[in-house]
Amino acid sequence: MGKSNTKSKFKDFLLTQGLKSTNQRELILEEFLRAGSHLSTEDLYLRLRMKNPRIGYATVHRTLKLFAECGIAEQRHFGDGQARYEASAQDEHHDHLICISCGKIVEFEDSRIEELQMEVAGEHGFSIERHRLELYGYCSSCSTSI
Amino acid sequence: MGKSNTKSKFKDFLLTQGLKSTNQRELILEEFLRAGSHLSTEDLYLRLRMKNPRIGYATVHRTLKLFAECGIAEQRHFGDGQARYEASAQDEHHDHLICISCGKIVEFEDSRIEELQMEVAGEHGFSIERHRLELYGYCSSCSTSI
DNA sequence: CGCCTAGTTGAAAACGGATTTCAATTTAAA
DNA sequence: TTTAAATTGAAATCCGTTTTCAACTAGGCG
Repeated sequence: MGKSNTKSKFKDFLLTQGLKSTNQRELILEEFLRAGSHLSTEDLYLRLRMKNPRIGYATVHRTLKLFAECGIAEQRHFGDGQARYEASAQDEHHDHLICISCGKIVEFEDSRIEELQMEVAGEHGFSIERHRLELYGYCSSCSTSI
Repeated sequence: MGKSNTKSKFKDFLLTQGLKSTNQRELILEEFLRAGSHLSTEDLYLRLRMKNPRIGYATVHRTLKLFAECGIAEQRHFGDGQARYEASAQDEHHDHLICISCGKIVEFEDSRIEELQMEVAGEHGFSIERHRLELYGYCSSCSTSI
């Protein structure tokens, strides 16, 4: 999904929900799209503060929740106790490789794994709505430098 | 691993670490083994309080951390903001199916998925230390009752 | 046994990220 | 405009986790 497309999707969402379009929400969405994925609320807040001190943490927090409701962002947890947000892929799901040395996060997708997940779930009588797969280890830079 | 085996493993751990064997630690381990897996600190604390009011939350918390250090328990997070602990399987890893309606948690293991994970990680230059796979959906009872 | 020292305990305080409160402000419909 | 409803941000609150600290053991030693 292109950036302008995402912006109009958000505007539509605000309209249909009877919410208002504000300068802060626009700034936060722009910075969110510019900044790349896997930012914590704090990360995004600090980036915004540098450019525009008139934005509060609470607003960033609430706006990220709106993004998630609207479907343009997803909340993630990688075990460090902080929520992170990433821009939603339009249709396909992906999982994560996380380097436990440098913190680098790589996305991947493997339909063979997804199929096996459905199979296993079916064996246990579950119908799956969503899943989480995270692989923790050392990226190439970190494993060679040991 | 049998329960008495687990208990002696914990005693050994305490000895080798220069820690002391106390009544509280014994009670907590017994209740932990009796109670089944996926308990939060709070869960275990409440169960212990019913039988013996002279046990503090802090002690339960610290003892569960000892279990994890010692290798007889593992900490898990299933997205409800609470840490949960489960007794460690002696050698094999397992993953989880979680019912988003009733909260039921089922364990499973699939070596085909594990193999594919290693393959995908290798393609990205990662060497994997551990992983987390959770499938969220509706168990058979909950999906039929809709 | 009783002493002694290091480890342990539990109530309460501190912590840290997430969330809410509320008075002042802004949006946008009438 | 005027006005009602939504939004904002600083500060307060929430809630699970973790630490503090004075009182209390465990267990080694004489």
